[in-house]
Amino acid sequence: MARDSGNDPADLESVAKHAGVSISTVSRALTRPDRVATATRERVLESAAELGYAPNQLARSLRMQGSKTIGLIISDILVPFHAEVAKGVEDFASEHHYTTILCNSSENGNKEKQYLELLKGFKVGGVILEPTEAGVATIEALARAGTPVVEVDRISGAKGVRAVLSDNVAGARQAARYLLDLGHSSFGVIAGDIKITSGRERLKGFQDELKTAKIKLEPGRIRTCRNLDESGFNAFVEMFGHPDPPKALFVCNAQMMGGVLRAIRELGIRVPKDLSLIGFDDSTWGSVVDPPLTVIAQQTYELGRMAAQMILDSIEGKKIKSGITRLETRLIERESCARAVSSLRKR
Amino acid sequence: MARDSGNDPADLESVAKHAGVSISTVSRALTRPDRVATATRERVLESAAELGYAPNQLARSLRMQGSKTIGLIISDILVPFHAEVAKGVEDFASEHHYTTILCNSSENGNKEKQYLELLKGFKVGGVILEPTEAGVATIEALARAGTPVVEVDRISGAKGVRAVLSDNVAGARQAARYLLDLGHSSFGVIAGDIKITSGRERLKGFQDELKTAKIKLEPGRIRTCRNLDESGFNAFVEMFGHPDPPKALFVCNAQMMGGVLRAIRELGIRVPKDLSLIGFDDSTWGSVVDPPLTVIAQQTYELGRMAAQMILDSIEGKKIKSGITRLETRLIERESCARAVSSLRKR
DNA sequence: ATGAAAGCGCTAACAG
DNA sequence: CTGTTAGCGCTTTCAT
Repeated sequence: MARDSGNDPADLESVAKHAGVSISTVSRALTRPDRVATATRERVLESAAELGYAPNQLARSLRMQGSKTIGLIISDILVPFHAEVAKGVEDFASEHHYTTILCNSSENGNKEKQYLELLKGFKVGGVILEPTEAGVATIEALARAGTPVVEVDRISGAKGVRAVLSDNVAGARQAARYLLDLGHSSFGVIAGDIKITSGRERLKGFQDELKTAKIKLEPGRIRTCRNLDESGFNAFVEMFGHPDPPKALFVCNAQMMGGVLRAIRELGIRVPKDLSLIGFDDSTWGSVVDPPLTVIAQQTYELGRMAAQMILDSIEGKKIKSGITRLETRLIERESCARAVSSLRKR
Repeated sequence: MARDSGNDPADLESVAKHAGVSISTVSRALTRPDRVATATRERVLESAAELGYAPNQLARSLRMQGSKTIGLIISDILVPFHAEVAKGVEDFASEHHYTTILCNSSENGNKEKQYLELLKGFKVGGVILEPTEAGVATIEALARAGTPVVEVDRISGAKGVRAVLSDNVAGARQAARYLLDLGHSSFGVIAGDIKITSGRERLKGFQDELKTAKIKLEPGRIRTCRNLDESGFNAFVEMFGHPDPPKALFVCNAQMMGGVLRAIRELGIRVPKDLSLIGFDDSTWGSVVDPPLTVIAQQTYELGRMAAQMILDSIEGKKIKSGITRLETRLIERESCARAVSSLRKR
């Protein structure tokens, strides 16, 4: 049957010849089935199948001035949070017959710019990205040139660009409130990268809620660092190297939490007895470690899907709400936090 | 496919006008700087920059009959192993100025076929994929049509397609040998999906090595299931619901290990006292859980890079070795396995 | 060293 | 309902 056995991929012309019709009839039969006689259509479709015809997307897109393609720039695909965002985007897009070009910026502004340029050249219908601050100008330029842009997880500050984010401030307040309600009064935060909005917002939210209880974090109780396992480890070791370490610790993302957990083991600290631990962002192993982690969970997958939805809506010219969309976080109570014991009676 | 609301992107013609030269001179100045007078070149480059010209990759690729693009079909981007493979591919490709189109097949043969079709239409220079069995015919067709194809992590059985995989058999043997050397004689395997070559190979390797010691696994001691956290959980609960459970357990991938760990906690089994546990595939949390996991680690990132390298080499017509490339695994000894206490030998 | 012109494969008028 | 034709933006002979 398939006698395209070797080489040149079938194009419209070869299908046309095979079916004994013109090139444009084939095109129509394929993309506008209703505008062609049933009999013809069937013959064409058959020929196409027989020759293993696959439309040349390049030519199609060139002609159509765009393609059903979106660009996605993820800051680090190795981090499960980001991978899940990516999957959300990809799933939604693919359900709507859009293809996603995935790029990994590695949190590097230059790579980000480069990819933005490239995606532009590919005439993608829109771009979703987890931006770095370095990209603002490029992002704005792209948006101004008419390409829909949506930021996920954080915002670059670029004007006229929509965004989908977790409600980091509220989430972090939730964490603080939970600890406060447990009677805690001695806090620490491993805050992560405050060059990224999510990092800043989580720190701020936590502090805000503590203020409510007239508690102010001393500088030594706040550690900012890169969003890495190792940074979490180091930050923890430093903070707990001091004579009077906190009794309740908020760790602002799952990557750092990994390092914190290792440090905790190495230092022989007992959770939640010696230390109550709460994280931001759940992870598959959050319920596997001992004790299972209490965390502020994000709607990670949904973040991706929603970003994709916003992009597709605006590509297809639908009414779209502008500005920033915040997705709620949720407290998952497991076993890493305990009620504070009064220091008077204990010890 | 929405039309620009902003100003039309600069094309060759507008740059040409601006620089007062012909379209083809601009093209040359941009892609073949040496074939144009220095003065002209400079003028052109200047104009291009001024107009914010970005080459239309679609047109370029159409004309060139191909683009510096490769397709990558990952079976499940949410699984860190696969994400890391993807990163390996993307990194290598991007270092060599290739763009990667990432697709997520969700282990679904139909989606896989669909993506293969699409990538073909994009005239990608090559395709890297983690295949399902369902795809064999499509994969072969693609390869036969002249597109370089490389399979990663597993093989579909398609003829004439190269592959990069871990040496699963040797790795699983390593696991068994390690346990054997620890004096164990009562084994269990949670094998995962044996429709996937990696699953089959790991099971086989483990059994092979046991045979060396004249040990044969009873059916109740082998559990095949899907590669999911939950499947691991269920498999474990079943296996350990029986009166005489194994003393040493091999879990064939990290996803299932998560579930196994949860089950272990729920059942109150002590590792490694009651049970020695060894996994296949390391993960970031392997050293975070209690006790830290002894595992057979794969060269995950390298798997991706190597696949990318093979694809680029064959795209660029370099000499390439055909067939299957196996990457060695490595035993990472942590604390989840103990010497068997039972009867005979103590060393 | 530069320009004119011919397509790459496709879609969309515009005819018939 | 179907065929003819004109490009989409680019690279590349082939002239000049």
